[in-house]
Amino acid sequence: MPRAGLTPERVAEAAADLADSIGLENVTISALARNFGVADASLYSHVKNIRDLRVRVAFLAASDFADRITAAVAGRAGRDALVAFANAYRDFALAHPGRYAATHIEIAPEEAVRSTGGARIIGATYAVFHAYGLKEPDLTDAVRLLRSTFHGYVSLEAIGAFRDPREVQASWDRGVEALATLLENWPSSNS
Amino acid sequence: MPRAGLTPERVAEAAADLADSIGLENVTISALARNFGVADASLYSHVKNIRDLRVRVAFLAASDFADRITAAVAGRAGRDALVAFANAYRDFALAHPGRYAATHIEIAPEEAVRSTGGARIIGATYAVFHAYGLKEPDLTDAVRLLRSTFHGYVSLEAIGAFRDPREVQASWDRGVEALATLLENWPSSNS
DNA sequence: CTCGAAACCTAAAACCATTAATCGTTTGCC
DNA sequence: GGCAAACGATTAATGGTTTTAGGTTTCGAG
Repeated sequence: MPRAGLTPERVAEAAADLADSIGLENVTISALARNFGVADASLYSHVKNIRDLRVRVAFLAASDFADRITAAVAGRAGRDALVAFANAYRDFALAHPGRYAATHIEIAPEEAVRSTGGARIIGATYAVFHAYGLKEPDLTDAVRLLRSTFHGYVSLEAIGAFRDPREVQASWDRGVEALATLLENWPSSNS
Repeated sequence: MPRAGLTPERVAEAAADLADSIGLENVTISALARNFGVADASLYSHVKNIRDLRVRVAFLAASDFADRITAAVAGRAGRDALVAFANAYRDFALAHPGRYAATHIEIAPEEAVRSTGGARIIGATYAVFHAYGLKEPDLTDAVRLLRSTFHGYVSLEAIGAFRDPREVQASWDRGVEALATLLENWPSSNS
């Protein structure tokens, strides 16, 4: 019987693809094993348990996500960079719902440092925001606000929460514009 | 053998409480049955299946949520109402994580009409926003933006995504203020 | 070729969702 | 008050999932 050639990396990648097509919560050890044509227990040679598998998917997804975002904002600055960042964010989340969901599982700080993807995303985010001349703590406040908006928007959109006939794409574009304007006129803390 | 006195309502309520304490995804038929001291199968007299149970929790939670929000904004207007809305939103989500999560499970529009909670929340939201004099489609765009921000913020906070030492409460307060300012200066569509 | 590590397997225990068949308990009604 | 139907709950059984333990096969380096 030929071997499937599994490795932790290939298992995580397959799990990520599966998550994008059937949803992260439906990615089971069994489903993944079926995918590879191996017995369920075989996967335990490569991942510790289902939680470990999900964390691996999260790290992989964060790295992919960071790639897209850094590519999108490269060579751009100011509002231009912000719009590119926002659209890259939403495009990734809608194109890779399973991977995107994985980037939002709860991970302890000690565990999170094993991945560079998260730090790269944060770095790219602060880089975009630095152009707006915000100083701490305003910078962190603004980053949190916009990050929340992006995350909330794509999450709600993904579950079909926007039922008004108004086009979601148009709403998004206007929202991003409004946020850019908000950043340009950020009410600083000592005012 | 004495009866446990189960009803669909009591089952859903217990499920909601359980969800708040152990997380919605860990609310299983088995765990709930254990809670009541009955056999797993007994619950099937009251709920169709696990999905039905979650939908019931979602409806119950939406109703509770709507109560809190309408109470918070009652008698307030303008920025005052918006701040009250925002804080009621966050307080509920942090105090009732399981119920809050239930309000964001995917529910088909046909099914959603069986609950009035969702509509009441939307009504309260639009009421708060009307004070800002926005006309469609700006109104819907603004509602979507702020709803996304609130949802994103509490979701990220709940999974521990804000790791900067900056106090989350302070960030939130500043963010809500910034959003209020944004609403007052909303860049209208034909400008 | 061989031998050791890596890859994969079978078996089994434990938990969860669901259905079917059954049986005691209420309840409404004469 | 008594009885039949509806109800509330039970046991039993099926099938899927996670995980551990231990055994066997394959592959590549020496």
